[in-house]
Amino acid sequence: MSTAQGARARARQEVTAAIKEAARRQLAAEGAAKLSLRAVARELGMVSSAVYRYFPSRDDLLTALITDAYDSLGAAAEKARDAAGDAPPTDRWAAVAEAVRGWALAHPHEYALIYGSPVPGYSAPETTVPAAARVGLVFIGILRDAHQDRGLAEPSLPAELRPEAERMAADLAPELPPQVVAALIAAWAQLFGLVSFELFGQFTNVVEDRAAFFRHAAARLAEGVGLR
Amino acid sequence: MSTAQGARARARQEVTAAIKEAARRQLAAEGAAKLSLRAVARELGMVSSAVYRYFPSRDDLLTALITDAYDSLGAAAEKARDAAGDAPPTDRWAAVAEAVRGWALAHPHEYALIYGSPVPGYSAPETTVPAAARVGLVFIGILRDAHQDRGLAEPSLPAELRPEAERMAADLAPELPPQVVAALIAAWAQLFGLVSFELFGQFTNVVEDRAAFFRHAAARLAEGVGLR
DNA sequence: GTCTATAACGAGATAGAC
DNA sequence: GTCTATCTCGTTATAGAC
Repeated sequence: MSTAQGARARARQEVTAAIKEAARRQLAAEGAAKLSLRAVARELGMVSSAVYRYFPSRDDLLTALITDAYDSLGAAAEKARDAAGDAPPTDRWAAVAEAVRGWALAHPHEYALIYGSPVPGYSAPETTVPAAARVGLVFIGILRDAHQDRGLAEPSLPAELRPEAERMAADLAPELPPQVVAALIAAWAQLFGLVSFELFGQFTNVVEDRAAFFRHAAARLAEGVGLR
Repeated sequence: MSTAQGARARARQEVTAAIKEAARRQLAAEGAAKLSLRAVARELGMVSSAVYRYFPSRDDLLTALITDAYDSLGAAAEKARDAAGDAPPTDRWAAVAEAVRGWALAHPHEYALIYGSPVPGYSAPETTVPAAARVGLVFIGILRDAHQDRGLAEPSLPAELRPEAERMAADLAPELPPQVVAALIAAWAQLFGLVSFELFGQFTNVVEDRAAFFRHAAARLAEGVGLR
């Protein structure tokens, strides 16, 4: 009985994976806006109603793809952090930043799905938050270590932003100085700005050696959050 | 005769504008991927083939929307620069940055069109380059003035990036030191990273006072390019 | 010459009956 | 789960009004 259930569960997982894989192919070919359960079903030789046994709606399939993308990026960042071992924090920062860029270049359509234009008519549920937070937590961890071990330079912060920074720090990283947390959020957005510009074509005819350019910009961002 | 031509030309311009307006509405409602000439024609009470007198293809209509969006943003940036008069360069930088953010918040779908995910199956022609360059040129102008008047701090630059920076400077702003140009390109991408994160929802539950947060981050970016 | 309208093609999506 | 009738789309050919 448990064997039967195990087989059933395994089969279900395999079909679920196949559906998501086909959906990702569609994402690449047509974009998230045109993702359709019917097309996915057709590609798998299933009938559209059968797909609804696995994903109750198109939006649920989209949500699964988004969560998977965030998790995949988060895993890549964590792997880079772990591979950097106990290297100096600036090196670990650089390694994770490179991993983010590398993942984005390897998965451009999934990157566009999570960091590009919102999908019209779709709003991501709160369910996606933990997966989305993973990359950010990796950066926070590096700063936390640096803060304990070697100390961090504390970035400047105007009085106007003090309450906001304290709120953010309380929410995200109570162990870090509020100035550092505020600077980190900004650096986080800016880092992804670099990746998005490269991926979305804004660097065409502007930046040629993009790897070197990104490496340097990411290193300067590390300085900006107080790493040294 | 010239009156008749003028009337015809005016009529043509009006229809062209109406088509683009309807297309922008569709952009907001359905996204660029689903922009359809037929739906635009229907909304205007035209027949689809008539639209082809104004735009030879769907992609040409998209290109026109993209160019218009870049021009609209560029005009907003230029207006902010002009309104800032001869204020100190850091203030002018801040004014233009605010204008970029303000334009993006006021035109989220057009922002997504030009700085968000690429439209599947569409590749922007070279024609869009001049319009796309306008915002960047405003920032370059501010730095040029600052360089002449007060001098700029020269950002650091690793030897590895020296050739790239010199190439970029030669292409974009020969009158500026290569280090400044390289830093400016990075700041440009990072500034739009901040705007994109806010607009695309990454700051949800993270940053509350987004105006103040942006203001401070933009000011720090100005420091990063050497303004003081 | 400039425009609009009709009709059609091939391809694909969709809704509903069965 | 299958089939069909009816939509959508981009695009073109053609004909006629101004």
